[in-house]
Amino acid sequence: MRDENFCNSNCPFTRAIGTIGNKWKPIIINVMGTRTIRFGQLDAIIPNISRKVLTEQLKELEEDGLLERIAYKELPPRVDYKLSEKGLAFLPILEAIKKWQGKFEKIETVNSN
Amino acid sequence: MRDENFCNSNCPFTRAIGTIGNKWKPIIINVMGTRTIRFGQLDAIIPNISRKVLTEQLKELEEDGLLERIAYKELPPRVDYKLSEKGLAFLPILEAIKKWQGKFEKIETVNSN
DNA sequence: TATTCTGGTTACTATTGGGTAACTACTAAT
DNA sequence: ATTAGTAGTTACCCAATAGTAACCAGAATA
Repeated sequence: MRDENFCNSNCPFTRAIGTIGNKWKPIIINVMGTRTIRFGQLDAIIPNISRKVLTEQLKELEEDGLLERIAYKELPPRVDYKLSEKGLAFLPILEAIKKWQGKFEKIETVNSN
Repeated sequence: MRDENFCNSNCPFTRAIGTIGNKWKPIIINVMGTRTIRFGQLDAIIPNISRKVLTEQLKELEEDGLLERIAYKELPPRVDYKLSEKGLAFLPILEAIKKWQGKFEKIETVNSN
């Protein structure tokens, strides 16, 4: 969940960390990328996330304007998610994190599975 | 604390999030910046962090190679912290987050305190 | 002699995060 | 009549996180 103190901070950077500074949100944003994706797909692709937590995180990301939720009035239900302009603008930051990680984590990767 | 599953993931991005994807670490790295800073200063500057948690986070950041801890054999004790090359390389990412936040959070800031 | 200074550590406790399993709605297919 | 399928929600529970307060060393200062 979001940290209320962080989100209400007078410091913009702290507020930003309150918004995206947890373990699941960067993962979710990264998996979504530029595509439109359904709830069930996210649940299947992201390892070890429960539907409960996925629901919570998606709801917060929507509230914070990072993604859009499009629910079709069908049965069985269908819900699409896609990143908003703000969410898309966050993707380059995730790419920078990947580069950073790659640069300083040269060793290993040999016996990883 | 670090998430073991994330840190042992086969996905480098997930490992990166396991390393820096929590609320305190980006804050600490940002406060440190390019300077050398003492434990007590960090404790005083970072709002609402307890010494216990600060100690834990600093220890993990050191283990993950993001910062260096320099303890002087003095009394009363003196310990300096400063970012390593890896930690310094993370600063531009934090700057990008600030820009991103600034771009999409234009409104308000009027009655905030 | 008592206090201050620094960078912690420890024990205890409260709060939160997150996992599991069961359940829902409604239609279509078997 | 039953089952499958989707996107959740709900209740329950356990483990992890973080906060608080007390304590430590050992020299310097009052």
